Amino acid sequence: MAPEPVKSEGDRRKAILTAALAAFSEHGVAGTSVDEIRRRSGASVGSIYHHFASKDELAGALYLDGLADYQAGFISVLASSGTTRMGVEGPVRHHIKWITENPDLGRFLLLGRDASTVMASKRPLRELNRRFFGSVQEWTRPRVEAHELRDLDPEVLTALWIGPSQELSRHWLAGRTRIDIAGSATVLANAAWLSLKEET
Amino acid sequence: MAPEPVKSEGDRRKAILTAALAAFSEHGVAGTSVDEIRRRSGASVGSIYHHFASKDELAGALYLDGLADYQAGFISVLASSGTTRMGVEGPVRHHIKWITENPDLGRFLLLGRDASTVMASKRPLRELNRRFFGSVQEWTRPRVEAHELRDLDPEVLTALWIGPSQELSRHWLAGRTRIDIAGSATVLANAAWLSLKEET
Amino acid sequence: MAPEPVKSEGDRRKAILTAALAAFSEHGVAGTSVDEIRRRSGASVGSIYHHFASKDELAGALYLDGLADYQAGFISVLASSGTTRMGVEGPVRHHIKWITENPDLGRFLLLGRDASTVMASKRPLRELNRRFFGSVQEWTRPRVEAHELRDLDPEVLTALWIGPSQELSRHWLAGRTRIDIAGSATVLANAAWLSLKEET
Amino acid sequence: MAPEPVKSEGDRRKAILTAALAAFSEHGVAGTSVDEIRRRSGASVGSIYHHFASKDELAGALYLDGLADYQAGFISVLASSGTTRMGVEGPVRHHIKWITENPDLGRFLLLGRDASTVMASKRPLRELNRRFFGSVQEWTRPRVEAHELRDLDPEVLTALWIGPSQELSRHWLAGRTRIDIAGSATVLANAAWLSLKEET
DNA sequence: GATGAATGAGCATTCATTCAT
DNA sequence: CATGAATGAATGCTCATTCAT
Repeated sequence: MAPEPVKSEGDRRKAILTAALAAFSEHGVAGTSVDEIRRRSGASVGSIYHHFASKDELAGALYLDGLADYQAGFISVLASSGTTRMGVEGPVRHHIKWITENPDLGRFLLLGRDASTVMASKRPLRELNRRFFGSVQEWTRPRVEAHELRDLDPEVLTALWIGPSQELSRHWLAGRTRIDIAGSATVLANAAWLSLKEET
Repeated sequence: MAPEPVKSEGDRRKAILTAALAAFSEHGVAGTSVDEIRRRSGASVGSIYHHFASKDELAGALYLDGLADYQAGFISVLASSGTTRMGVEGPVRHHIKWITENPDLGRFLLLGRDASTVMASKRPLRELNRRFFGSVQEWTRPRVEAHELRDLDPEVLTALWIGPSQELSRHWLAGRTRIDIAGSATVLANAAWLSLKEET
Repeated sequence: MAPEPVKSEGDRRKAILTAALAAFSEHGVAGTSVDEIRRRSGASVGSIYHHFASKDELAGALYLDGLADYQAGFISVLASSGTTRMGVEGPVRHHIKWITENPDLGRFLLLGRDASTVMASKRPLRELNRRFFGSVQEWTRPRVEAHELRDLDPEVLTALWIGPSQELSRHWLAGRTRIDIAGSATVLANAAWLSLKEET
Repeated sequence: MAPEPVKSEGDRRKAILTAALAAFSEHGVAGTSVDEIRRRSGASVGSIYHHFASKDELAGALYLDGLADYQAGFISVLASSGTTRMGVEGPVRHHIKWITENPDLGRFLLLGRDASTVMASKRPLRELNRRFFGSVQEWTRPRVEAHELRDLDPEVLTALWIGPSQELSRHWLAGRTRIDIAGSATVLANAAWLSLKEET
């Protein structure tokens, strides 16, 4: 006999996280009331506060997990790239793919200032970003020294790399475009390579 | 008789707008209370409501004026460009310049979702954007047809054009970078050209 | 014609204070909800918060004013006493009289820990008490030196002086006694004199 | 086999009582959450509710036990007094001693209105007080009739007897004095005698 | 006996907006 | 035009208590 579909102990917590993400994605953290999370998740206010100390902590947990997932995928693609060009283009495709597969998380991370404001000073976030940018630079530096990539300030390099994808994603996530961003991945990836590669 | 050095009638209104912009820039529209605008502007609540029907209308006025100013500069630079390359690079420089000269407006327009959300359906905004993108396309289309610029979806083209500048601006406006964005204008402008020009 | 009973501008504030005092007297500060103050005063929540920054500030205002009134009467009686004995007995009578005339304030000041806890560190309260005990000691010290009063630690002296009245008042205010405290004033005043006077 | 050093069955209950007393002493009953008792005692919420029907019942148990202990000591000292004077002075010393030895209980019984309010109508408390005052009057009445003590209303007599000690104790328990109340016991005891003894 | 997840009423406070003066 | 008192719905959060395991 199949085992009972036990309401495993993490269920409530998961339901709350899911409901909160959907709501935050739609109205932002500030625009979402705890009561709406209660309605969407089926949990009681008390239960929400049993699992999370505050609405902001809940938002923080979602933000951190979402960002970690995005960055892990980015680094993984980067690390497994055969050539430098593939290392530049792969993450761009990953960016677009991740956005289309996680539109709620995408909206939460990219739209609105809530997230970054709320988390701005949080230790774990800084650590996460530190590692991410460290890993990225570990990959780029030798390639800059080998004259495969242009010698740019890391922040400028990042902006050229995913800025266009970011911009297009924002519009798509905000529903301000009817374009198929997946179909634009190749163009964006290619343009990234044109912007970053050392001109010969 | 010399005219009284009247505190010209628009003064109060101007003070309110200025105070509101500063506040919106810091905490977003949702995060700013009318009371804070009162405190910062020195006007009374009643006076604020005498000049503006609601907080959102006030935000809308600022948003529209700010955007119009930005776009006007953009178009002006574009129109006066001698070559296609200059027409691509000029607006990038203008973008960076405008951001550094109007950081509060920049934060209000770029950071946070409030603005776009609040304004999303407002008629004047749609009209403004319609004209802006119309003007831009009026400039690009013939150059695409002349094979000077790549034949891209307008939204993708825009993303490649100012996406990197936008991305860097966001970081700068959020105070998350110590980079000198003005010094990066040339690199960004050049990269825009590399991304948009028809490869030969 | 009699002037219109104008709803003078301080009316609302006064109504809130009165309603709050009655409620605090019955259930203590912690036991009184802002909503109850709203109900009793006829003011809206918003109005209450327009006049007082918080429930505690409201409580503080009442506490300070009440204490000031009590102490002013105490000092006034003390100052106008002909003999040392009258100076000892007068304030005792004043204490009883004040309690019977201001039972709500009395309950608020004497019963419950809220008040003292809430106010413990407030500057104005410390100042008020400093002056009060200063004035009292200014009166007692020379009489101690003249061997009319016993040389006791000021705190012990105060305890002997009004401790019994305080104790009886508490019971009366709490409704735990059917005794007529006004009728006990003479005994209490006399006992105070017996306790404080220098034995010959 | 030696019996397991079982954590004796009353341990949890005792831990809860101790933790609750400390908390009540600091913040009052109303100001103490069951969660704080949980934190301090190491017990779970469920366990607390297994041992006590409610927070108020827990407070009641502490109140009753504390009061019974105080009164038992009072009566015991009274009963074993050789002379009437010793019978008046002994309980005063006992009062001070008990307070210094049981400051948490003292704060719980004397400060705050919670206790008396919560318990006001509880049968066992009334019974306890009835017996206590009965015993006290059993001791005083014959001495009043023998003209050793003044003929006062029992409530006034009690107020004169321990009012000053009570007053000083309150201040000491609230931390509002740096005085050594133990050192004042003799003065207070002596003053009680002066106030109660029949003047000759 | 013990645990801790869940409940939902209740609370202090904020805030956009209205309106009499 | 300006002022600020007044309104009341909405919000984030707390807390005593219950109950399945």
